[in-house]
Amino acid sequence: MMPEGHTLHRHARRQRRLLAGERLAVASPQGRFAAGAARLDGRRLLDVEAYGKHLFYRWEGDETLHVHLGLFGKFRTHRTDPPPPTDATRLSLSGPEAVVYLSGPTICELLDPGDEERLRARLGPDPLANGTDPSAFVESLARRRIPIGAALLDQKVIAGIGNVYRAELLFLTGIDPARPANELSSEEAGSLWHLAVTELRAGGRSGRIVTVVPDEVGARRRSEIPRGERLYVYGRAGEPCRRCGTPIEQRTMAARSIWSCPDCQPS
DNA sequence: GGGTGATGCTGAG
DNA sequence: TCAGCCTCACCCC
Repeated sequence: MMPEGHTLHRHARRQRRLLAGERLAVASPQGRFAAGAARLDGRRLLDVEAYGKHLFYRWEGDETLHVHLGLFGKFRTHRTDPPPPTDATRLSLSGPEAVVYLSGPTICELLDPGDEERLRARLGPDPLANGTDPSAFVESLARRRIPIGAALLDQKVIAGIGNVYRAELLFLTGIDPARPANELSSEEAGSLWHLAVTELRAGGRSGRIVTVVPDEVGARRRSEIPRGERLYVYGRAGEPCRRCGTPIEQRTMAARSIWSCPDCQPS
């Protein structure tokens, strides 16, 4: 349950591996995507791509299915013995190797020509996309006076960052969330981008968000860090900073809570 | 069993 | 800025 960009890229890889190339039975047990499912039923799925928090399914016959999980959306993948879908299953994709159920998405729709282009125009660079360089992100920050904590949630500035990563990336770079985006140095902006690439990749590999450096909690690997010790600041209001012991602060920024260490992220 | 909040986003005001 | 939407896991009784 962590739909930031790394999760979507992970889903895309997994579903591409399990379903692409196959003719799939497509249904909408819940009924809210019935017409779209009927249109796709029996077609061959060609590819699954992720960009930011969006998924695009390419089908033979030039159809594109667009899925956005929003806050609540969830995929369940069954390699064997799939349970029956529930009345919350918006979409089911059934192939010879696996069955994928989707529940609770904000978006599950077929795209018309031009829709995808318009959608992509609203998205900034994705740190998980191949060959993306930091310049678009750095220049975008330089044009904005909004706090960096707000800018990181703006999908037009950087696509795929969510509320956990925005707080953690700012801690890791030692940047106060309230600082105006255009007042960051280009070094700071660059290191935010590079950390986003590194951290989202790591999250995509493991399937969970672990930003804490293992040494600092007496572990040898990130995968050994117990639940509850994997993040520096997210959700830790009032608890001591893992680096300096100062109580973590919570405030609201871009209508969401953000946490930071006033000592490690000085204004 | 009910209440709540959550890793998101949009559109109305 | 804020309500609304989608679903589920978790907490407390």
